[in-house]
Amino acid sequence: MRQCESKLKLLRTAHELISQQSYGSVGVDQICEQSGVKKGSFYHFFRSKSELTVAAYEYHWASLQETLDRIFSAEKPPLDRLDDYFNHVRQTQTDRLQRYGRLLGCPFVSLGCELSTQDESIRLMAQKISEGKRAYLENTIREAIEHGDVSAADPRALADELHTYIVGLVQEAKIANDIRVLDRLKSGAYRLLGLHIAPAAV
Amino acid sequence: MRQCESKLKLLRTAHELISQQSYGSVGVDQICEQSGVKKGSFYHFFRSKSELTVAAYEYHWASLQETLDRIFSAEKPPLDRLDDYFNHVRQTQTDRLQRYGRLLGCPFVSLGCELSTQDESIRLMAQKISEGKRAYLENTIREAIEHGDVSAADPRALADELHTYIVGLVQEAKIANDIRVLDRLKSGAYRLLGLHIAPAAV
DNA sequence: CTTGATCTTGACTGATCGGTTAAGTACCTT
DNA sequence: AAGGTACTTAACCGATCAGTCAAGATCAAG
Repeated sequence: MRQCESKLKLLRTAHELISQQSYGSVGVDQICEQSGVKKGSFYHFFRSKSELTVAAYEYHWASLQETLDRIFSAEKPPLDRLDDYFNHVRQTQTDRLQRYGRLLGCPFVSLGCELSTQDESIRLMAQKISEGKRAYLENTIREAIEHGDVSAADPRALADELHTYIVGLVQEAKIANDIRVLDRLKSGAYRLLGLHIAPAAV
Repeated sequence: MRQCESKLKLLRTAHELISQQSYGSVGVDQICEQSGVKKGSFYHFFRSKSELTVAAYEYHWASLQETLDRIFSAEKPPLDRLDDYFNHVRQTQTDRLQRYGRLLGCPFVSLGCELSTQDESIRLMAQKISEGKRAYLENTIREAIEHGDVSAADPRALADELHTYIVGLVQEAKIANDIRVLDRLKSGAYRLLGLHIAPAAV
C-alpha cells in the first residue's frame, strides 16, 4: 500500500467506527482490520489510540468545515444560511440512520461526552470544535441583526443559546433513536431567534 | 457481608465509577474491588455488566426522584420550583466537580450518549429517565401558565424546549469542564419561558 | 547502484476483559 | 438438628486489550 494511504485509511476508519459505536468499544485491532492496515503500521503513524482518535476527528472536522463554509456562505441571506444548516443537520442524521440503522448524534459531542473526564486532549479537541461550530452561528446571527432580520442586543449570547439548543436536541434524538425528535429543530430555533414564522416555507 | 448489602454496594459503586469515568473504561473487576465484593457474588446478583448498570442507574434515579419531588413540590409557586431546580442542577455539578476534580455532566445523558447505539436496554433506560425529568418541567410549566406567570399556547412544547436547553447546556459544561458555562442556565431558561426578568433576585 | 529514511509485516507481550465454575459458608425454616 | 436456600469465595477460562519489536520491503535521492 502506498505512502500515506494507510494513514488516511486509519483516520477514516477510526472516525467511522468510533462515531458509529463508541471509543471504549472499538479496539485498535478492529480499526486495523477494517482499514486493511497492520498494527505495526498503526503504531508507526500514531503513538496511541487516543492520538489516532484526535487526529481522526480533526480530519473529519476539516472536511466538515468545507461543507459548513458553503452552507454559511456570506453570499446568502443570513436566515437562508441558518435554514440550510438546519436541513443539513437533519439530513446528516437521516443518512447515518439509513446507513447504520442507528441515530448516531453528533460525533464530536458523543466522543467528548464519553471521554471528557478521562482524556484531556480529546476533551480539548471536542471543546475546540464545539466553539468552531458556535462561531458559524454567531457570525450569521450578527449579520442577521445587521440585516434587520433578527433583533437582539447580544449576538454572542443568542448564538450560545442556539448552539446549546441544537446540541441538546441532537443528543435527545440519539437517546430516543428517533429522527422525529429533530422535527423540533427549526421551530425551536426560530422561536429562540424571535422569528415566529419560518423564513422559508417549511 | 450480610444479605443484600453486597448488592446495594455494587449498585452504588457502579453508578459512582461509571458516571465519574465511563462505561467502557470501568471494568467489572474494578467495581468489585471498590465494592469489596467478589466477582462470583457480582454474577450471583446480576447477569451482566450491562444489567448491573441499568439497575445501578435506575436505583440512582429512584433516589433522585425523591429530591425532585421535593424541588417540584406542588405547594410552592411554579416559578419557585423552576428556580430551585436550576439551583439544584448547578449545585450538583459543583459538588461533583469538587469531589472528583472534573465536571461530570448528567450521568444519564452521558451513559445514554455512550451506549445508545450499542445497548438497547441502556438506551431505553436513558430515554425513560429523560422523559421523567421532562415531565417535571411540563407539569410545572402547565401550572405556571394557569397561574398566569407564563403565557404559552403549548406547555408540552415549551417543556420540550426547556429540557433540550438544559441537556445541551450541561453537556457543554462537561466538555468545557467549566462550571461557568452553567451561568447561562437561568438566563437562557427564563428567556425561553418568556420571562425577561428573573422571578427571584439572582 | 548504494544509502538511508519511510513504511510494512507478523509474531509477540503482559495485562485486563467479561464471565464461569464448583466448593464452601451462613442463615432461615421446620 | 436437618434440610434447603441465599450468598461468598477463589481459582479459572478463552478472548481481547493497547502496545512492542525486529526484520523486511519500498522508495527517493545522491
